[in-house]
Amino acid sequence: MENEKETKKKLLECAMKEFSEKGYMKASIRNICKEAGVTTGALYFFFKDKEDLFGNLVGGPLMKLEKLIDDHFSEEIVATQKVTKESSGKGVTVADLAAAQGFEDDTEIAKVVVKYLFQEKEAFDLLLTKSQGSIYETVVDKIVDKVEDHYTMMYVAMKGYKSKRELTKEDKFIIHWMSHDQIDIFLHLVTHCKNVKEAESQMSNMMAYMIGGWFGVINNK
Amino acid sequence: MENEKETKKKLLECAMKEFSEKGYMKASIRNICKEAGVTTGALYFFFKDKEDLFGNLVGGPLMKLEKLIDDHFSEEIVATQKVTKESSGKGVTVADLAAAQGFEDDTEIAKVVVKYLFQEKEAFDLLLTKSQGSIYETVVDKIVDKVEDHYTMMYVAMKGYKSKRELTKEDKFIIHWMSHDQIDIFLHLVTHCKNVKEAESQMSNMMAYMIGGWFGVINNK
Amino acid sequence: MENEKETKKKLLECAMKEFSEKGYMKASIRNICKEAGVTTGALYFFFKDKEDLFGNLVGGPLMKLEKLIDDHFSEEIVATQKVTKESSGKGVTVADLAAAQGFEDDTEIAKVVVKYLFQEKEAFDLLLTKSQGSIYETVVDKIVDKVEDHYTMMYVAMKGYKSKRELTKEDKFIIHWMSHDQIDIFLHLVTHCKNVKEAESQMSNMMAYMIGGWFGVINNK
Amino acid sequence: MENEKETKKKLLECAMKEFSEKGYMKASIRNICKEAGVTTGALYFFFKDKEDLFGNLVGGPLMKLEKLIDDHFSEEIVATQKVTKESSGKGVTVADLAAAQGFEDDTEIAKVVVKYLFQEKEAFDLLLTKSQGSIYETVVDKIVDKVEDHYTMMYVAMKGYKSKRELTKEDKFIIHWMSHDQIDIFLHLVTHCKNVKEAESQMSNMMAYMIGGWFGVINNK
DNA sequence: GATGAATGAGTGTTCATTCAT
DNA sequence: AATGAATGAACACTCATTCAT
Repeated sequence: MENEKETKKKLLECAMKEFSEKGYMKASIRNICKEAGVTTGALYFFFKDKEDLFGNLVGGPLMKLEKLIDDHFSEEIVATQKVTKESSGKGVTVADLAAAQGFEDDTEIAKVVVKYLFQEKEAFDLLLTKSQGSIYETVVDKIVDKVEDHYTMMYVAMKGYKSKRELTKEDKFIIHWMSHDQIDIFLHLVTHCKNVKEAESQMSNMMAYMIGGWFGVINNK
Repeated sequence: MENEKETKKKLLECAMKEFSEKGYMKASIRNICKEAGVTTGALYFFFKDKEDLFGNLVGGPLMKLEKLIDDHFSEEIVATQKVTKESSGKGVTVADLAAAQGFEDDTEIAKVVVKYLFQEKEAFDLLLTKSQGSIYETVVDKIVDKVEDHYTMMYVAMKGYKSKRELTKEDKFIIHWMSHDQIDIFLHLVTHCKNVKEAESQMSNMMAYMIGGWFGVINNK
Repeated sequence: MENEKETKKKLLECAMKEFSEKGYMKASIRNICKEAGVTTGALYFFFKDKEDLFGNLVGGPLMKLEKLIDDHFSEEIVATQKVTKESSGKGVTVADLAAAQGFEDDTEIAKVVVKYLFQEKEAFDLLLTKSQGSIYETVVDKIVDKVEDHYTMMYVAMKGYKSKRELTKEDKFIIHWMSHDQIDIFLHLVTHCKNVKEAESQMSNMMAYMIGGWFGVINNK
Repeated sequence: MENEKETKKKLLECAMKEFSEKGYMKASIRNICKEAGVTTGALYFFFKDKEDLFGNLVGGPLMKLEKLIDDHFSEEIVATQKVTKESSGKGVTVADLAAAQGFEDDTEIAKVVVKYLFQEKEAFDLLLTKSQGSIYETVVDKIVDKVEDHYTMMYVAMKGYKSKRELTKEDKFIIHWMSHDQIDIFLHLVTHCKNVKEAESQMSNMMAYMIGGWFGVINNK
């Protein structure tokens, strides 16, 4: 119980290697077992099937990440709503929000997220870039969806809309893009930086880019 | 040449359908042939192998796209360099560039690119989202690389650097990201819009986002 | 087209042997191919899957048999009904039926059935005794069901019932048994006789047994 | 001995369920153990192998049944032989036998057999309809063989033969069939009736059928 | 008594590709 | 230009069974 079983551990290591090199679909169960020095039967003692094996590598980290995001954004929603209420009547100006809290919090929490991504760097590499063919292949879209609700509220507030019903088709499209891009920033950091230190040193620019982008959109036309 | 061989045409149509539905790896040669109503042997008369078949669908459009990008950016490079020289000494301000030419051109040419992407929408859908497992799986990265040189010069100019040698690691990193993101904008438009008209109506915001992002980065710290 | 493809023929022969020796479930596709001197891929060119291979051996004969039975019993139904009408009022006596047509026809047609069973002896051996695990495993029950309707009418007539509604639970049970047993007679002949000649020489007793059984039941109590 | 080991009992229950649902071959040892909440190793402590497990379910009942049949028919043999001797010279008439003892005893003892079959209904269901692939798959034939000797003597007596040597090939064939059918009657009752009461209410017709069949055969030609 | 781990041989099936005709 | 046939290697997965602890 204390030290995870030798064989299972070996299997997981070799699976990580195989999935990383070849991606989910091209990865071969037989290869993983050969590398681990056991028969395929042994693998199937520990894991239900290929999907389960992959899930053992990425499932845990993913769940924790989702919790992190959920927590992050429920806090922020509260913050944004606070601003909205205080300055109601005149409409929230960009300056209000930025000065107040919005992106400052974002940057702070982004650091937490990136830190966690790097704690499980290998797993997230797998999950985000090698999961095609597995049940996780749409995981990025799902995370984007999670974020989108939050960003919709933020956008409504910044535009000075009174309700979500004022959103045009164009508004919705750009919100989706910006949500998507926010996630891509994380993905980019975790796949292009060696370690969390390096990632943190790039984050300032990344956030500046994103915030600049938001300003550009909000003030457009 | 005029009426492309019936069989080859049918085969290409069915291959397009199969690759689109299942992606390169999961697509089955046998299925394509069955759908086209010929034997696998027939397919191998026209195409060397699976890779070649895929290449016949996406290769042409890709080459033309690359040419488009090459032309676009070589022109722009000239333009940017012009600005740089004229205002040398004081450093180029963002206003200079924007007012002058940089992003105005960008927006103009982006429209051309997007228009072309939609002319061959199916092919680019395939190429950009269904090519995993084929030799084209890194095509996005390659296009990014193409764009990166151009953006590096632009960045150097905007930062007021005298040469590329002044670029820090952080500079290079954010340039890579912004290049990447520019391509992602195209990719996003082609995969999320039904037709070129819809794409064009979203482009204003997209470019505003990107330009805003650049401003944010250039003025950071 | 004229002479069935060598390989397919060989494959069918070897499949027949393997299925006969081991039954459907224990039969090994690989064994069949090895015996036939081809790779498993070759088999899957000719047959969709194991079930299809088995179906190619027993499906045709089965369909013809079902047709034979359908024809047989629709004729007989007419005959029985004729008798019923002629002697209506007094109730049909056993003698009437036997003297008239009922079992004489049965015996005659039984010969036709048995003759056909022997024409495809191997296939029916497979179908009736080696199909467990395949979709044909309940084939005997289905044939029994087919026969049962016919025998129900015959039974009603012989008992002098005015309608099927007079049948008791006990009646229904014994009708099912006698239907079942009729089929078992065929099955027994085809599995215990070397050839049709031998089977025919046993049929007289078999039919005598069955007819005697019917008399026993009808006159019971 | 009193309270059979909990685990073994559980294992036997689950095995009964699994074998009943899937038949011997498709039944999975792993499934049985999973259902019983133990590991496969535990099963192999109590049972040598799959065959042994199956044997533990059906072996006991089978032995008792065989004893029952042996006893039944050795008694009867004596009775039949008595009749033969008494009426020697004229040949035994069917009426003699029936009136005397033969089938009356049969019916009486058949009730005993059926009663026992129902006492161990589950086991006999398994044995008679789900044993394909196990060493018990030919158990019906073996029981038939047991019965056949007895019926041979009975047949000899009824035909008025002086010895078994007078039996023709046809005689032997129909004797085998009638022995087989007798067993099938039991099998049918145990697989088609819910309980012994229902079975007993059907037995009258079943025996009438069989006896009628015998008469038909004996008087044939 | 029972576990957890592992074996080794096997399953049916699919694949891209080849090639004589 | 295309067919029909065949290859050979690979696939994920399941099986009954064993055994040290």
